[in-house]
Amino acid sequence: MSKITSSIQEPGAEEKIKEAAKKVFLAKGYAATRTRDIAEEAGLNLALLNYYFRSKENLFHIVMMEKLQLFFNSMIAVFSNKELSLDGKIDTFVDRYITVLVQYPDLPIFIMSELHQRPQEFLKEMKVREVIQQSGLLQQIQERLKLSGGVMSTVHPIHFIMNITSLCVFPFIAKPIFQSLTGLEKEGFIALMEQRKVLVPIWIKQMLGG
Amino acid sequence: MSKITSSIQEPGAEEKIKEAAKKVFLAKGYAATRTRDIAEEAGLNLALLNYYFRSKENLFHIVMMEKLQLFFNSMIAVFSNKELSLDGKIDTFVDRYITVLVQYPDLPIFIMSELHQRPQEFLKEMKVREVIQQSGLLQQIQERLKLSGGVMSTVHPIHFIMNITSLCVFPFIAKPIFQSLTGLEKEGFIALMEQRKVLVPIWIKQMLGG
DNA sequence: AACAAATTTAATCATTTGATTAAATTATTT
DNA sequence: AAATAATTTAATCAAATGATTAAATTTGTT
Repeated sequence: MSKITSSIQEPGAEEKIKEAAKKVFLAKGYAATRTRDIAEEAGLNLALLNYYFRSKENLFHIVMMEKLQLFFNSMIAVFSNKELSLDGKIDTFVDRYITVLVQYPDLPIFIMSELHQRPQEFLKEMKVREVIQQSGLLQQIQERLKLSGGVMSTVHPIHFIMNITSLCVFPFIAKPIFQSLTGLEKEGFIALMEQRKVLVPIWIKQMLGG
Repeated sequence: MSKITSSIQEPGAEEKIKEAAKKVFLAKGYAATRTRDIAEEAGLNLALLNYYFRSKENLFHIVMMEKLQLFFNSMIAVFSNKELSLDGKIDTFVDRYITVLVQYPDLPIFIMSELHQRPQEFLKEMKVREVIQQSGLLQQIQERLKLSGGVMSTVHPIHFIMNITSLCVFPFIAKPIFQSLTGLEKEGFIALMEQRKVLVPIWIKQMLGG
């Protein structure tokens, strides 16, 4: 008897545990997660977690690095794309990023919460600084600000990175509050986020042009 | 011998424990906090925590409610002030709120993280919905949007509540990332936030007027 | 001062939790 | 098929953790 029942191969124990760990860590965070929760979610014996991953800490490190990639990759891919103008970067970033966040709504609070504990452990491996410096985005913003003149021309470009990420990410972090505020269910909330795909680029360009 | 050494009265054990609990819960979150950490921080015997507060859970509930008040009160006070125009609310809110957040930079990630677990437990007691409905803020936004005409006139006012809170709060939530990104220490980061006290109102008014 | 009430302490309990072990089972190689 | 290696399981360990207890100490009252 082969293990293949249909055309889809069932993942092995190691993969099952990692997927279960992603699910539980993302939902509850490191401190509130019990290794038994992960084993149960995977439908496997608890000892297999240590057999394949040595420790809860080590398994978390692997999961965290993957989630950090997911959180930063689509961001950096757009910001570093030398083909794109500033407006092109804004449009593409907002659309792609909100798409990712709609798919993984728990990702931002997980990342921010775990980075708030142990900030240096993970961020130094990510070299976010170097990537953004080399992307040319900061120069593009500064150039645009100079052109528009006015009050904003002397403002640090980092403010606009803060603005574009804030307007995309924060609604997902404060989702419980905004849902309580509006009375919207999951679908209604997603509808609002879909609207923001077109609204946020408009607002950001207004900020840059003032 | 009186307990009074100088003109300042030392707080009693109950108060010491609550203050220690605020400090530790805020820094580490509920799940990562050990009751022994709180007792040690207070410089008191562990049993006193249960003597005065019955349980970790109960102590947390008290701390969380106080921190929710701190997080929402200055917000609601401004938004509900019938004396203020829309522009007045924007200016006052941003200035006051960033002042609070500079003073308590860990407050937002704590609130968001704990609300993400148990969303209903705390939010239903806060009746955020009713307060915002009665504040008149949503009507003021809608009125302004109509006046300016254009694309934004049909957009839901909640988007602008999201925007103003996002631009103020998110930088504190993503502080480790922005510090890694800029290489700024605590003081440099605060300087950026001080700049945002004047910048955010400008940007928000641009959004409303487009 | 004598007594009662409130507070504080050290010791201890019962569970929970991350991890390990030795035996059992399954898969792979010879 | 036999032997070897890899995987899985149930049982167990040691440490951590929230909570309790009984005794000791301090404070307040008569």
